[in-house]
Amino acid sequence: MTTSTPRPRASLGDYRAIARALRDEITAGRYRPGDQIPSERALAAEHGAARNTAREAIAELRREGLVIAKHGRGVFVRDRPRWMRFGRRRYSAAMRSSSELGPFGAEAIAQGRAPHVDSTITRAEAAPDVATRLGIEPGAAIVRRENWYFADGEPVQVGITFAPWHIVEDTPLADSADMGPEGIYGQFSARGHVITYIREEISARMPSREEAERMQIPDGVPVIDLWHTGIDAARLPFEVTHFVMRADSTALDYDMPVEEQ
Amino acid sequence: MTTSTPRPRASLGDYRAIARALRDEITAGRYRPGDQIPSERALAAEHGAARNTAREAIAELRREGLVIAKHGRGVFVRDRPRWMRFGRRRYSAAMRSSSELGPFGAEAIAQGRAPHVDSTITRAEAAPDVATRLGIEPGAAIVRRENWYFADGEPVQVGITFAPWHIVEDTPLADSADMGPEGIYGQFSARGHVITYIREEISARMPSREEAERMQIPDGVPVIDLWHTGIDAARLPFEVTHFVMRADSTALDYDMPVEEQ
DNA sequence: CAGTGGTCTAGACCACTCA
DNA sequence: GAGTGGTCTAGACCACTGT
Repeated sequence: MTTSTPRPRASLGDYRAIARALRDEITAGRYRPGDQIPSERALAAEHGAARNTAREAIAELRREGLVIAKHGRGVFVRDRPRWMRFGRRRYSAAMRSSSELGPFGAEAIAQGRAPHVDSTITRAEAAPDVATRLGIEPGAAIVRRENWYFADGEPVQVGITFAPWHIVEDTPLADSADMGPEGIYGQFSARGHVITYIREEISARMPSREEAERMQIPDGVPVIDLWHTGIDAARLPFEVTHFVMRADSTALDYDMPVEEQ
Repeated sequence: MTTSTPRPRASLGDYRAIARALRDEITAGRYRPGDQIPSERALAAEHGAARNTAREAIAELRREGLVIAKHGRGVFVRDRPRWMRFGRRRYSAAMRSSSELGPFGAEAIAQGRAPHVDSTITRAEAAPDVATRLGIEPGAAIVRRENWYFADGEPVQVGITFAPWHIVEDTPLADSADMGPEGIYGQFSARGHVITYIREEISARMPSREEAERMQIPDGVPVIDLWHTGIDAARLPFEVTHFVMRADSTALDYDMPVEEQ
């Protein structure tokens, strides 16, 4: 386990050179989306380097989101899925009445993907994050509706909706996944809260390990972290939803007037 | 250079266990933002593992954005900076007239950070991305204004603004960094284009290596990729800006009515 | 089964920081 | 100069995938 010969510096052989060579071949189209790139052992031999050095080059491309490794199979150029776009129109009355699918389902269908939603509904107490946005006291009773959104069986976003209990009491909002033909905003509307304004607070970050596992997010893919607040005609917030979305399959698209109102 | 003894599997010694132990200590507050965590060599000794194994554990925390390595100094729990928030108000007339700093400068000052902008202005031809959004032919003459925005000397975002040459011709927009007291939208306004609506297309991704180097973005930090289109009262786009922002120091905050107009 | 990526060892030298 | 992270070697065994 001792070493003696001063290992010859590989000609250009550091991992950055290997990574750059691969990156160039990918961006030049020499390897196309879905293609397999050479194995770690092949790259090492080709560049006269140790396998770990080739591996480090691949790790860099993974961090950049360019390739994806599949255990026992190989490393492949990432095949970017088509994007699902969401914006303010998903909250419009026209959207509500024109589709029984809800905005997620409609967008998925438009992209040729099969939508599916899993819901878990519980009663809870408002955390500070939620209470501040709803304008209620921390600890106040709320409903918590956790929805997982799938496209072609793959989870692409999760949204957790919170609303004051006194609004949802004795309505399907409190305990049912079935929101009827007008969707969740139809239910709020029936309780006197017509969604009129929205506030969207957007940031991006890397997923936690738990999020990466539950949403099957590969290396090098961040998430969009979005707090959405639904506001009624009286300018009062009545509903808050915290979305976490895979950034490689989701984009947001808003248009709006610049001035107030 | 050969090995013989079947290396004893470290008790729990795989890198995930080391990473989890560190992650737990960080989230529990045992290590606080800015604190240094044990060195790779110390972690390896503590867990009876090779240094590379401890190093892999640290690599995982770096990918998650939890820690940041400083060459020759150590590995530190990341200290999240205060966030700069941008929304539709940065385009309002009130914002234009109330500040000589522009929206970036105003937000930076509000966050207690010193703003600074570097500009490079050239004449160019419209790429397809730009031409589509401006509603002009690809290859048409445009001005290209590249702005780097710094807070406390750190680059936090870059925005490249494109506008048709026939609009900017013979105005400071075509060749000057100085936009006067009303800023860039004051200049467009003087040419008959009052910013009335905006369209914001938002996604997130990992930075390219070049972006990471130029913006000094550490591991585990994504960027927000934002295409902004300025639209005048006649509903015609007159300006497009492509922003790339460090996601760990920037958030977007929009409020808007749900229905058209 | 052969081939792939995943993990690990026990060293080495280099580049950087700081006292 | 001592200590740190950055890079690298030349092996090893494991887990997984395909034929």
